[in-house]
Amino acid sequence: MNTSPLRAKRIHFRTKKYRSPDGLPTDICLFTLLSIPRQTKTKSLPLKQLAVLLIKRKSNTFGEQWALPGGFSHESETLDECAYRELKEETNIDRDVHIEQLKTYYKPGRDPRGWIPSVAYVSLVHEDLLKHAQANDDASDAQLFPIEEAFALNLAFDHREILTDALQRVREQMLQTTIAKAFLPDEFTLSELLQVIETVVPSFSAKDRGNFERRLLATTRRQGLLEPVLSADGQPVYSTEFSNSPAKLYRFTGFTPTAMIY
Amino acid sequence: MNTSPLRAKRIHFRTKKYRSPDGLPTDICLFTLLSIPRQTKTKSLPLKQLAVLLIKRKSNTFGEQWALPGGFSHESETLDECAYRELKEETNIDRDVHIEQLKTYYKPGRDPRGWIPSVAYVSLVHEDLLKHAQANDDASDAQLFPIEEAFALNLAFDHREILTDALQRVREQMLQTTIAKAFLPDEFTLSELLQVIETVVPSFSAKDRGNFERRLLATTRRQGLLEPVLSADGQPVYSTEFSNSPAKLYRFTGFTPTAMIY
DNA sequence: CGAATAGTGTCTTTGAGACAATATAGC
DNA sequence: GCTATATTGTCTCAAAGACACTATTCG
Repeated sequence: MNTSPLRAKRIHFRTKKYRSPDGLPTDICLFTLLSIPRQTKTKSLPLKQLAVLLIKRKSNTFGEQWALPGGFSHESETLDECAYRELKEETNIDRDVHIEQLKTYYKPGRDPRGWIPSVAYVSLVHEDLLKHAQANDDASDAQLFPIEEAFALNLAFDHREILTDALQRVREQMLQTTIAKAFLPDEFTLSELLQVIETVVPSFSAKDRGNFERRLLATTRRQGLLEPVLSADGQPVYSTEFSNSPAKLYRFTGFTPTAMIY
Repeated sequence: MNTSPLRAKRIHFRTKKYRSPDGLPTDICLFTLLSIPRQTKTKSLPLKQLAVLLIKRKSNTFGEQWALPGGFSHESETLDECAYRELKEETNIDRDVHIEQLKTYYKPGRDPRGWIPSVAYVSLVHEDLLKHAQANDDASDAQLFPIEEAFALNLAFDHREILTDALQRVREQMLQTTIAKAFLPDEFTLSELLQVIETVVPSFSAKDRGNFERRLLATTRRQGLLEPVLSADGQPVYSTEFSNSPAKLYRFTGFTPTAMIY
């Protein structure tokens, strides 16, 4: 290898020969699943819709734009802390929700205000937590958009690219990890789980509820992914929240089978 | 949601009330697979070893330290361009090698020089490209370490954490994507592919070469992951590089089956 | 023929998927 | 009895994995 360019650059840095970034914001792609009640003759699962949180910006050059919520990080906080802080400021959520660093974006000119990269985060939040927050402030300029609608908007900066990447990441993770739990209560029925997966990843289709059930519960590869919720006397617990026919409740155990292509 | 904190912060930013980061470096975890020839009575596959590139730093406070290669990004370049530039400066590689953003690191005090986050990259490079580069400069302070040895060193900053995350990412990706190709020639035998996977992910074990072969070639789920290399007359091409028994050559097609846990 | 790898055959068990059937409980 | 969901049964075919066997070619 060649002689150390790192050391050379350190000297430059010390003499302040080079500019420094003008700030390091974090931007958050906050996804939630909105429930859309159906009018049916008996109890049924509400439809679900994947939505993302955007805030309105008034730009003097670009007219009305929508942007991912975000804000500048401080020297005294970690990037994760900044993301949590922003989440709290925008949504009033102060819980341990799913939040995950996605990627850092910079290209010359991405922000007209200067040399401003952005550390993008993905957060998955159950709609109940957001409804509570929304009640606090109706005059807010933050709004949830179904993802197709979000992509039809005039988004600020490179936020369309970030949103595209975030959506792709969420879809991958939805199939390869147990992040579905972010959109589910602690105890849920198999229909709820299946619906979450199908809503987030439209290309996923179990087609057959019965086969989905067997795959998840009866195959050794996935043993321990889910466990039935048991009552004090060891009997399975049922829910009739979404159907007259009582449905067994399950929870994630913490074990995740490894997904692989080979 | 509450009233727009982003707008409030923008004003702060414009009045330069807050500090800005002192620089935005990229650091690269460059992995390669080293070949270790075995002395056998007939041709055989060399052993492989996963190694990472580190450079020597002389710190007045910490003594001799090893660090991930890296350097400060410029306003005029993207982060990816910076990573490629650093890669070229350290290894003289100017090819389209596998390079991928991992994560951005910052916590107060991570770099004693100031408010300096780091955008970490992972790069996977075939050893042949590095050998060529190393020949250019023997007095370099850059060196490849087998990963166990790297973890035994006194690494600068939070580079141990970065390396840990990078390794985990590479292992995940090795099983869920076709990045194995970064460590393989364009045309390879099934034994080579299997060896790459087993070396990078020790927990992966096909146990049975025969079954590995059938899985990859005969299952519909993976149809099209690999294709045999064919000569002009449509006959499969064989290699005797690593065995007297000619082995069929394969290449990746570009298709990747989706890995999922459900 | 021995060494080291390549590739096939066979058999068993498990899993995937299609499809059907029955069950539940409120209205 | 109708509705929407829950759950089990059956059958077929695909895939996984264990294990053994043959093939290749150089030295």
